[in-house]
This record gives sequence, C-alpha cells and structure tokens, in this order.
Amino acid sequence: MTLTIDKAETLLREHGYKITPQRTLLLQIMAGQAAYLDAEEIFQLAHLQDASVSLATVYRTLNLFAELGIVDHRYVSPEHRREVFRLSAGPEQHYLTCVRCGKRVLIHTDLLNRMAHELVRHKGVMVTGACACFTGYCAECTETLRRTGKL
Amino acid sequence: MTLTIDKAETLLREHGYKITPQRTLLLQIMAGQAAYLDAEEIFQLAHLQDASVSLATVYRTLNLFAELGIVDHRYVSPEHRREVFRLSAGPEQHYLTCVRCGKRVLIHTDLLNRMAHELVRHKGVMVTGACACFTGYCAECTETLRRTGKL
DNA sequence: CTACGTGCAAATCATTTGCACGTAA
DNA sequence: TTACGTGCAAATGATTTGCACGTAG
Repeated sequence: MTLTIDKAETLLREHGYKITPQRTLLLQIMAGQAAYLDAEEIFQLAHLQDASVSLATVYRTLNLFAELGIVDHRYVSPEHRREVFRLSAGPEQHYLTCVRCGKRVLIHTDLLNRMAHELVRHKGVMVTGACACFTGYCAECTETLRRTGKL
Repeated sequence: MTLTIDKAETLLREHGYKITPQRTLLLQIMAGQAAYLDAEEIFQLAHLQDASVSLATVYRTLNLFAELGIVDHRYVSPEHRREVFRLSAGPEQHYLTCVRCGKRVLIHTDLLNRMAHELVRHKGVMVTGACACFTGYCAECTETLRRTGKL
C-alpha cells in the first residue's frame, strides 16, 4: 500500500526538514495520482493550486522525497528524456512504448521483482531499486502486422 | 555473435549511405570492445586514431548505426545521464550500481529475455528492445553489511 | 530570531542542429 | 560533379545551483 501524507511528513520532521506549504502541496498531488508523473506534469498540477510554486522547488522537493524514500523515481520511456515520480510502494508498473503507433502501454507484472530475487540468490548482491523500459509493438499493432503478413 | 565490420558497411551501402573514414573508424572501435561505451568514451578512442574527428560526428554516426541496427543503445546506470552503445547482438548485459561503494557490477543473465517472452505471451505485445538498470548493494557491500549487522 | 526553504535567473551537461566547407561515389 | 558528410559553434532541453529574500519552528 502507498505511503500516507502523514507518514511522509513524519519522515520529513524526523530528518530535520521543515513542513512547508510547497512540500505539503506536492504530497497531496502525489497522493491523488497512481501513475508516474514527470517534474513538469507535477509542476503544472501544483501551479493550479498555487501559481507561485516554482519548477526549481518541484525538482528540489522531488529529489528530497526520493532521498527519504517518500517517492519512487525512475525512467519509463525508452528515450529516457524525463525522470518520473510517484509515491513509494505502489504496485509495480512498467511501460512498453510502441514503435509503430507511439502508444505507451502500461504493464503490471512482478517480473522485475522476481528478476531481482534471482540476482540476489545467484550473485550475492542486494537489489533495492530497478527500472525497466520496453520497446516494441503494442497488442493492436502486433495484431495488425500479423494480419497483414508483415510479421 | 557480433556484427562484423563488413556486414555493417554493407548495411550502410544498402541504405544509400556513404562509407567515410569516420564511419569506418567508429566501426573498428566498436568491434574491438565488448562493453557498452558512451559517446564521450567512443569519441576519446576515436580521437587517438584521428584527432580531427568531432564529437558531433560521433553522435550522428552512433544514431545512424542505431537506426540501421548496427549498434544496440541503452542506458545502464540508474542516473541515466549518458546513453551507451555497442555493436549489436552481443550477449545480454545489465548493471547494478552499488549505492554504498559506487561500483558498477556487470550482470550476465537472460532474465530480461525471459521477461520479454512472458510479456509476449500474456499481453499480446511484441518486445523488440528492453533496458534494465538496478540499484542496490554489490556482493562485497552486502556481505559487509550482513557481517556488521547493518542489514 | 535564524537556519532552512524558496523564487528567480543563470549555469550545467548531454545531445542536437545550422551552416559553410569538404569529399565519396 | 554533387548530394551527402563533417567540423565548428551555437542551440536545445531537462535539471541544478547561486543568491537574496521569505518563513517555519
């Protein structure tokens, strides 16, 4: 289950950070969103509530949250242009970007967790975070290609 | 097995691209390297052979090679700062970056392939490329933490 | 009160691009 | 010959940072 706002604010206090309106606002925004959002998207949402919030603060706050484990941060698209964030410990999400239609397909699976476990067993390492991005064809495009004999 | 220089040059010709000294040089450099290298590293190696090669050409050439399938390109570190390249179809390689000592551990495994196959079966999609980066503790740091009771 | 947080604008860093010149075919 | 490739320097785009002001505790 996902982190609560209270839990997150406690974490901030425990580490000697202040609770500011900006930090609370970002927590509220993240709590209302299951999906990964990039800094710009989060900035836009924040801007709706409080036009004075700056993009720099959004970046600083997200980085702080990531350090404290309040948010997960990853790259989900193959271009790896923008980093994305969400409250920690939601269900695993990966994306496949379709090279034919450009669609981004959400993939729910615990495959990456299983992969991490295998690494632990075989290599003696400890995996604390992982990120995977897939490129390929979405189900519809795969079907179309198959039907038209292009596959 | 890895692409040969001849095969790569044939691909270039087939697509109407010219064989230039710069393109040949980059192919030679990539052929002598099993590991993923970033554009800057490739540029440095190229510079040793021919001081006139520019970084812009390295980028343009690597992007062209990627388009033609001559090279694989991915991000291997969790910071996703720089893209890395190698000749296509070498054995799968992933990296785990140790958050304690900073070491980058090479991981040989076909787990990502298996993951891709499961996705194909369960979702009807087609996976043509994948990228995974792991964060965690390397074997030594895991051992140390375990010994000192910090884990 | 004062150390920490913020907004703003400028800096950074990987990568891309416009342009005039060079060269493979 | 001539369209394509290159080097150079400037542009881009995401993210970070220096600084002076503002505010949580």
